Amino acid sequence: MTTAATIAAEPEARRATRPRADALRNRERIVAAAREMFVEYGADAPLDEIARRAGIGNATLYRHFPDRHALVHDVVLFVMARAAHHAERIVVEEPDPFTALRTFVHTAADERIGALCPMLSSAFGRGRPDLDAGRERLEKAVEALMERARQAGQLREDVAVGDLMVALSQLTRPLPGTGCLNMDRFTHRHLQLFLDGLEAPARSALPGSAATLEDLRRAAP
Amino acid sequence: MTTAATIAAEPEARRATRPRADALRNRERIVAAAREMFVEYGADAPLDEIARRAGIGNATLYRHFPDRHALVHDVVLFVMARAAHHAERIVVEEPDPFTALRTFVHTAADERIGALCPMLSSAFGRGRPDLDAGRERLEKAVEALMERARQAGQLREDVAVGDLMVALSQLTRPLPGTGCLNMDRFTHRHLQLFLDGLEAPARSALPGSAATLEDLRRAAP
Amino acid sequence: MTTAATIAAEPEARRATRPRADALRNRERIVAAAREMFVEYGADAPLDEIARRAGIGNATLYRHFPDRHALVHDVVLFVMARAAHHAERIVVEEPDPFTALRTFVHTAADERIGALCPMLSSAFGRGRPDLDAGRERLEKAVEALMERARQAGQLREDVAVGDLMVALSQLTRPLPGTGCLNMDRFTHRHLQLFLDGLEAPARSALPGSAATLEDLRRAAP
Amino acid sequence: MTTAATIAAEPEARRATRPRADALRNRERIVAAAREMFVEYGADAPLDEIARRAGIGNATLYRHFPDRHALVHDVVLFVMARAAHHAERIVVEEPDPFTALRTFVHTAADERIGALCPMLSSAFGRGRPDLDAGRERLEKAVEALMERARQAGQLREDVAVGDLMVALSQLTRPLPGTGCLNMDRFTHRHLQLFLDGLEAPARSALPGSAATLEDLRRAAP
DNA sequence: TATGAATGAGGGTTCATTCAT
DNA sequence: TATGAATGAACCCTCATTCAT
Repeated sequence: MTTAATIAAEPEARRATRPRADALRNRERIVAAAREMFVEYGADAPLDEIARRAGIGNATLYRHFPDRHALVHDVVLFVMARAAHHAERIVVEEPDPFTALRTFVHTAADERIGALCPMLSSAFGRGRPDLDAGRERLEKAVEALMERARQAGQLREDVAVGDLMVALSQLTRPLPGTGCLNMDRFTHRHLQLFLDGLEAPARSALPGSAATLEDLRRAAP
Repeated sequence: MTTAATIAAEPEARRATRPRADALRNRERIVAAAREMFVEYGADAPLDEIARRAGIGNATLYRHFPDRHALVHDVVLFVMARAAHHAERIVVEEPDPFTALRTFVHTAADERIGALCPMLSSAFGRGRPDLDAGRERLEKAVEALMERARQAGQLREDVAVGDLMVALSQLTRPLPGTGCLNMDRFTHRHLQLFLDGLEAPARSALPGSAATLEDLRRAAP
Repeated sequence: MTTAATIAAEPEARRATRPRADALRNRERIVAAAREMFVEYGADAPLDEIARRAGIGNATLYRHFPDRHALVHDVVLFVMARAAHHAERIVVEEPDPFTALRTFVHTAADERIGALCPMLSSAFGRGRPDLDAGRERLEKAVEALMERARQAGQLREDVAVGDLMVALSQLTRPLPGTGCLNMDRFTHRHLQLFLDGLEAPARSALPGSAATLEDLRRAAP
Repeated sequence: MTTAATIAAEPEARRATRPRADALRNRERIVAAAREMFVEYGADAPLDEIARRAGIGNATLYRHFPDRHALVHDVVLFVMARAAHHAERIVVEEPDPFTALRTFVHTAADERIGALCPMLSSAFGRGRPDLDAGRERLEKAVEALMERARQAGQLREDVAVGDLMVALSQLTRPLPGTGCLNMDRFTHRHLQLFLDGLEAPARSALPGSAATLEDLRRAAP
């Protein structure tokens, strides 16, 4: 039921000719290497190094992704699809609503969802249909998780998807300058604390108003 | 009582000759400009641009700070000193322990303490005495705030300074790629949620163990 | 009488096996596309783009022409053959000798003979028999035009084929940086002025000495 | 009377602070090297090589000229100024009007005025005041030469500055791909022939209409 | 054979840092 | 001392050419 096909986001519009097998493999390797590098060094990671890590020549990377933006685009798509997949799976598998939410958050952290951060930044993918679709899918899946918990009286009423996703992204964001991967044991503590803050009943009034992902995107300059 | 002198961290080891007044003013301008730039553009902000903002020539920057690291160093010192100052002030001024903690967190966010984040990363300031001193002062001040709340039964028992400071840094960290300053209204929501999670009684068990700032530094590779 | 076969220069040494019809068509398409691109963008036009214009894959281009030089070679052959063909035709069709010369010059300009210019440069086609043959045919045809005008007392005595061909190439050469095709209305004015200068009687003494095409080639380093 | 100051075009708007002597020398060296390279290899000459020839580092070139366009700009200004200077000098020194025109043309050729060609290409320096000024000065000087010859009945009536300048540029333009400097002996022949064509009385009717430099610029796409 | 894909070398540009005034 | 200028290393990207299907 949850096959790889369910996870994979269709990266581009349907192609005229089926791409060659090795080219596809390369493309996947590039995205994987890029995700690693983005997680470790941020979205400014040298493309040449990404290519090296993917085990290909630098120009091959440019054949697949005409510029850095296109690569970031695909990485974001990929990570969003993974996260959405997990959310959709967990909502079905985990009977307790708030536990489901907790499980999703920690799972997303392990998936390095912090690499999504560039997505939130200015003018990213304005109106790109695949990005919009991916965002919508993810939002819907997380909203389902949250709504269930809300209905069960386990989640405070004054929070929305945007609140969760941004905090999740920020708290799992890697420290710059080096592959600071061993922060994980701290990260999960912070997430747990944040989740405790999300639980009903609310312990304080929140400033501002609940945010959707779209709100966030619009907030960017 | 809380004069500027109280805030300022002594930037370097004591000098043989007292520096000229304009040199001091330049140094301060550079640090201020650097803090702004780091907040807006990240720790990779071009040094030439920092110099331009400070209204001085680029080489003058190098006279004051032999390399980028030294500049980051002083910015961190400065921000830590500001944050410590606020913590010390608030612990005195605000009678309610948990309210004091909340006030500190939001104040630190407004002070752009997120700019500290890059500095937490790899091997930063190993064994530099002034950094150690600044860290210690900040830790002590925040610990005072937390201990008071803990004593009052308002703060859960299983968290330490490191947990607060890292989450605070991450949640207030600017988004990459642009000076995304208009995230503030969201940021304060996330901080509030996190603080709710810190409140006693604990709503869940935390993984790992409570962390001091020193622990964090050691975690970096 | 003047069929396509008369125009076409035999592109390579005779092949062992007659090439397939589609291969021949591809070859022709490539040369045509290359000529267009050279005229529009200069001799540095990207080969991939030439292939795209020819409607074939890039590797196919390399199957026909092992490197850029080989392609330039054939384009030069082609253009020379066209020009020679026109000269041969005009010398027969136009009764007035100097009018014939004028007609040839303007016709060659419309044929974009200026694209030949890059090919006159350094060490081009040293001793390639087909190039030598093409050059000889062109030279003979133009010389025929000139000699007739000379005999009629319409062309000054102190000019030779090289003088005409180089000036013709230079004056019709496209401006760099863009396919500046709308210079044509100026180009024909300049050619006309140059032709007026060629008319007998000579209005001035020329420096240097009359040049053949071969002289020009030898002049190249 | 004709000091160096008369020749030099003021390259930029007046600077706030007087530039350092060595920087000025470097700037001049760069322009000189660029002119040479443009003449030899065309306007696509590698900037790194230009820097090498000027005896400076590549980044220094970028300090003086933010991009290739800016460098071409200054080279064109320089060459235009030199040519204008010569025209202004010759019109005074040479009593015979048409001889003056001939002298100017050959002198300009020796000055490598063919490097001006990029100036004519698309969208070059639209509305830059210094370029416009340079162009105007040159045009006025050449027009003076031509008008004098026209008044004396030595120059045909149906030609204008643009006709002369473009033909002059094209005929003296270096062959691409190599420093084909030894074409000179041919170049002067072609110029001489072209000048003969300019002499009154006109030997033929010209197509199109007389062109100013401004017409040419507008003709570019 | 024809092709899409891969590649390495090279050019343009930026930036941290050093030099010379 | 403060500064503008210089520098080389590193990055992004393109393109001629080769490889593998």
